Amino acid sequence: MKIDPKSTGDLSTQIAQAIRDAIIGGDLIVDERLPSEAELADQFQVSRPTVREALKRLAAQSLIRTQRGASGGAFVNRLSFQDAYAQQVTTSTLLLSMNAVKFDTACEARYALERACGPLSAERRNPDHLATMRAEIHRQSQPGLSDEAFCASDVAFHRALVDAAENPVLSYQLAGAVEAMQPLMNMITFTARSREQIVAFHTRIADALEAHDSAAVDQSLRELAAYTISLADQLMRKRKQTT
Amino acid sequence: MKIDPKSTGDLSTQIAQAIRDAIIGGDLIVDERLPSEAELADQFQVSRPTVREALKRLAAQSLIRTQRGASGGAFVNRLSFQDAYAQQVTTSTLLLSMNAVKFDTACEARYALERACGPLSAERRNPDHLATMRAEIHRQSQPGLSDEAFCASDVAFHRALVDAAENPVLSYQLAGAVEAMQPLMNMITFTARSREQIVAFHTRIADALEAHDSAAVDQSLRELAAYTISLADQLMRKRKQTT
DNA sequence: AGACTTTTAAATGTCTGACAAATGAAAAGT
DNA sequence: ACTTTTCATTTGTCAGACATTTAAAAGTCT
Repeated sequence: MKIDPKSTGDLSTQIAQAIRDAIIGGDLIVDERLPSEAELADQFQVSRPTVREALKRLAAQSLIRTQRGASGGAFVNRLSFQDAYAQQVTTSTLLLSMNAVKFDTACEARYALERACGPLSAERRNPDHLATMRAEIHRQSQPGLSDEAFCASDVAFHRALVDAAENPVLSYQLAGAVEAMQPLMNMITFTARSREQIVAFHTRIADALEAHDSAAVDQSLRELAAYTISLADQLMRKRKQTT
Repeated sequence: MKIDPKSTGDLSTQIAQAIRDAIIGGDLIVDERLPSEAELADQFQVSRPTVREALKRLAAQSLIRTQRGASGGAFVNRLSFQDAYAQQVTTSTLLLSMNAVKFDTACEARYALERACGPLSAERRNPDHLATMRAEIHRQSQPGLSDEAFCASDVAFHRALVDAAENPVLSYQLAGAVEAMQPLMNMITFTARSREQIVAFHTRIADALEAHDSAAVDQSLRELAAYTISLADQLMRKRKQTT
């Protein structure tokens, strides 16, 4: 594990990269303890603060975890689906909020991805998934629900739909797409969206899943996507009239 | 921008989170300059190394960039699709390599996602996309190509297929799935995979895209997925016999 | 001998102070 | 007016120190 002397950038960047490469390359395995900060400083011929900056970079990516005390240190972290999921949601949210992505584009991407797991979900959904979806539908039907809670329930419903595909990789990939879209969705939720309409769509989807009817799931998702986009269009036109 | 005094964890973690929240919450906008390290240290009542560790955490997530010299400092970074893409590939690769994901699961996820953008790609593909795909097919047909180069070309082909959907959000989401799968794919590439077969599949896909034939694209991708999984099965059986 | 308490050593977390290097802007010189 | 020099600001890096946490070792009592 060595740093390239002619490499560019800060020392802490180079050291972080060297350790990252060692982890990805399998030279450091999960739960293995890294040398102590003092040893790393010796090894890389830098000071301890520099080593620490490198370690913090890795910690920010959940590649390592640190523990204080005797027999403590930095350990290679097993990246869990949950960690990866959280990172993806953060990244996707920032990406969408900072790059003025058109609503149509985001919406199209989201429903295209969601429809990708429709057939699998229709095949593999189990009673637990159905129960979760029914529960969320019931919650969405309650009149006293706040807009934020309705949105959260909406996300939970679609999450259950994705999870029903029983494919953790798919769930992970879609998590960011579905959850990062929530802020964008809010834009229209608080104005035009009809809760009855959404609940009706969700009920159709749940029914189709229960019946293992893949085509019906796909059709419902298509229509839900179309409905969502039409709402956004309406809003756009209304805004143009106002200004 | 303040840290919660009763919050848990390291100071650098808390400070990083406070700044992250400020960025996500819109209190710090893109390209805005953060206070200097000395000022942040004053503000949060910590030392400069602690502030620096927090900033390195954020830099690791591409949330900020730093510049030395007068009128330098840390600036809020516009998270580009490219940055997000790179992060996703890293995360996905680690996730798959550390969690013993079954090949079938990963493969299923990959092709389900890829098929999701098939109809869009069939509709919107332009001559550039087709040219890229034809070029990669041509490269894959050359006898002298190394296994690594064949794999890279394979990834480039599928990347072009995804990009043809002309939806950057979709491209970003799929990038991780396609590229992170490469190491897993290599597992079978170097043994059982028939290049002629793969090239034939790719040609069929490119032809279908050129003809705007969405159904044919989907069918080709289905068969390619089935072929890939069958190869993995073969390999598994062979391994069982050996041991 | 075994269970409990105390001590100790190792490691991370944090601080202070300092210097090096880069860089843009102001000041000086032509 | 233009070029060069100087300078202040800011990040990058270093050295050394102390605080805090933690597990293991040593000691002590029953």
